[in-house]
Amino acid sequence: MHVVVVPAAPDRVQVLDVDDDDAVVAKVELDTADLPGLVNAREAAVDAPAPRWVWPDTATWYPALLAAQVAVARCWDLRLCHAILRASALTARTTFASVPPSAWDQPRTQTDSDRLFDLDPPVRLDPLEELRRQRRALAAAAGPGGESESGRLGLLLAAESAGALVAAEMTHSGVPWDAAEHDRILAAVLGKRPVPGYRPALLEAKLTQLRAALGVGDFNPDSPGELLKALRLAGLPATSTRSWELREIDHPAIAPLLEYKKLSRLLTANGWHWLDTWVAGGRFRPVYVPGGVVTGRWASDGGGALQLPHQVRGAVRADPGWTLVVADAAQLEPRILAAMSGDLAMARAGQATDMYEGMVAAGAVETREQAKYGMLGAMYGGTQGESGRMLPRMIKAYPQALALVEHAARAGERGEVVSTWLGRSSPRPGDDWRLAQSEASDEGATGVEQERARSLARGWGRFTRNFIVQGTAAEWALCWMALLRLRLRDLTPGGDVTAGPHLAFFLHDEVMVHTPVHLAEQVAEIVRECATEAGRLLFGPAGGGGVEFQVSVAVVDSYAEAK
DNA sequence: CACGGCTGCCAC
DNA sequence: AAACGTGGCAGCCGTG
Repeated sequence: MHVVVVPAAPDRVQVLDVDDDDAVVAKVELDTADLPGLVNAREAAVDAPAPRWVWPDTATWYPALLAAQVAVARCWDLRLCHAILRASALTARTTFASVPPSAWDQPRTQTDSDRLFDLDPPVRLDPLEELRRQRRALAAAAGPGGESESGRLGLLLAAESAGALVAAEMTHSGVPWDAAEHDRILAAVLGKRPVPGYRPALLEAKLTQLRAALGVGDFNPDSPGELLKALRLAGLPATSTRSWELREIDHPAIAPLLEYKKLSRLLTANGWHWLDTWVAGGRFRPVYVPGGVVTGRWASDGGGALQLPHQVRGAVRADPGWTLVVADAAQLEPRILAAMSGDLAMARAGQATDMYEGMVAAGAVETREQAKYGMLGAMYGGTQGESGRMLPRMIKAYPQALALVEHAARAGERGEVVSTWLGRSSPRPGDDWRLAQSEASDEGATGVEQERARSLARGWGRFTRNFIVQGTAAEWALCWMALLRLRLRDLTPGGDVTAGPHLAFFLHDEVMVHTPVHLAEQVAEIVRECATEAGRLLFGPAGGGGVEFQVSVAVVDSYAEAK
């Protein structure tokens, strides 16, 4: 049963039961404040299957339910699903794709919940009508040969919506964060917390050392321009202030400079200011943005959840009596490529615990490093260095897999759309790109224009090449989390997600579960089972030629101990 | 003074 | 090993 939540008036909401034929079979209206009670009752009902809650936006509706200790099993996030269905090549021939943009195409903003009725003109979203449109589009989903693709696209919509639930629940739960430990980490490398406006002692000392080694006194090391001038004044052949370039220069000032940069980065990105801003009550609560990346990966909005440096991961500590189960999908993208291309030789390597070692064992390459850079090059479109050197061997050993990414690259170079395994499609290149291509094909085009157009085309080809693999990996990760979330719910009585084992953090191919200690081994096993199950969900019982989606699982008190 | 582009570095 | 995919974010710096 689908249950549609319709904003009816300020502080009022309608709840509609909708059957499989899109007919409304029951309808109630109530104060929004009473919604958690109703949702809780419907979720707890033992005589009826759990509803799928249909709402315009999980990020708008779900946090209030969670705050009232009400969790739902399933939802349909209309805004996220709308975005997928509008762009997917599988629905390109439906009216859903061709009608002009509407309010459903607007990106969500943080103030949506406040402004939905305050906008001028007021925006009235009709979730029931939108659900009907989306179901029609989904039913009409078809591949290039006209074959129905409702199954895989439906899986994508379900996974995307489950991801939205996970994201809201993780923001609600937060990452267990030991602020005192974070302060100790900072003090150990930077010195004690300084008064505002001053550098910490060890950072200042490093700067003094740098100035002495350069013999240049008065410059701001945080200004790339001033720093470069100082380096050149001291006779260093630097052309930029990038660390990887500076590392090549042999000069006594380089070591203290690199150390200064490292410390300065820690201070500005994850120092005391970050701690004050983002950690409260022993929890780090980043805002996740499901579907925020074109490929389907999540983005984040504030807190830098996608770039939590290893330096501070020691501050992520389980509560007393609890522990962390940290799981990482091993060589996820290469395994995804093997499964989606149907390349049986690569799939065989993908049965190994370490896929790169599997490639070495099969004789495709000599070392694990060669396998790794060869695969990265294949998926990113690398042409230089080790990646470029490995390319012929990759093509020879895994022709079918390499043909798939090569095909995606060529399509991108022509400005065409490519799609992931479940049917999320890439955006089209922008107007600038198209203009550059058409100008370069004009008769009077200069060599410079043609080279620029070719360069842009190759760049877009690298994007589409990577899109199909990164995007399908994101789909696998969504399925992994969606399955895991439902299994963890079974271990937690009631609607309070933090009362039992729960997802606490997610990063592309890695999940963290915060769990009571006595359930840790059970959770670890569930995490492994869900990884296998996610592979079957996407690629069928045979799992894309037998690829095994291996995960490394660590049960640790601190995130720093994982991996 | 606000804002956006740029640089550089963090994560996967 | 090299500068090849996706992002976020802090600070600098020029512009209006």
